[in-house]
Amino acid sequence: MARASTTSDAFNAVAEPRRREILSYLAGIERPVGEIVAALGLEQPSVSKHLRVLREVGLVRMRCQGRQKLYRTNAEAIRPLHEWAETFERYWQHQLQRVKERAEEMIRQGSTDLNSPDPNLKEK
Amino acid sequence: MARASTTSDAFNAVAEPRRREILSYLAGIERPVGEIVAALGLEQPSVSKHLRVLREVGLVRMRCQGRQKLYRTNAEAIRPLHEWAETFERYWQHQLQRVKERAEEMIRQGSTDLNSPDPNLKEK
DNA sequence: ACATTACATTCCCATATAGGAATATGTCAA
DNA sequence: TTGACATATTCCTATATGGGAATGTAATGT
Repeated sequence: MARASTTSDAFNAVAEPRRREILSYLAGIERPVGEIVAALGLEQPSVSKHLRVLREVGLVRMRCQGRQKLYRTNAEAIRPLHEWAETFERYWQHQLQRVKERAEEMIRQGSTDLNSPDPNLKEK
Repeated sequence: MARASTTSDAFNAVAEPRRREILSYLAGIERPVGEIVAALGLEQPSVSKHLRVLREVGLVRMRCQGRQKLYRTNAEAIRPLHEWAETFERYWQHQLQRVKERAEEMIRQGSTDLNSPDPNLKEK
């Protein structure tokens, strides 16, 4: 099986950096496609394609106005993501506590280099 | 260009539902691969591959113990996701406010069906 | 009717999966 | 050493991209 479709859920849709930029740009405001293109410096077809994905998962809403289509971010659709991440909040707070304690311990001993990236992972 | 690598960042890594399950399972606890396999009912090679991805983006940490490898979630790496989503919090609160107001308005008029999915999107 | 504007869609292609099967690697025990 | 156990990696394949180029379509102005 291949990777899940970008339109399968919000998690897959926001994995693309450009789509995150679009969502940020359209947060709280309503803008026609042309302005998104101009503001983000992307190709128009590219923007249209990203908007299609975002619309299919409900991350943006669209409204027609003459020949323009006005888009805006539907922030509600981002909540599930926020809530999922939030379930880990208590854990990173514990970790911070431990890191702090280790740091104090190391300072007491004159050592250094806390929290280095995984050394077991062969590079590349 | 194809889709970005799953190992390019946390956003891409957590797009896969099984990897989210693994992260939830390993939150706060440290477990060998075999237990993850048993708990989640996945194939062992599949779990190893997902763990590799998670490890490359720093979402899990690993420690060897005899012939076992103990993994645990590195909650710190989930924070960027949480913070990104959080930037939209004020917007979904505004939306909720509007929805509420509309609901009250409709009740006053006897109408129904608020917040239906995008009707302009041709189905499949 | 015709040209123009504003978007959307289609076609092509290099690339990256995720799962299944098979195999490799590393560690401990007898 | 040999075998069993715990994981990791490789090979294979169907599928889904995202970008670029070209084209389609709907609404507006003259």
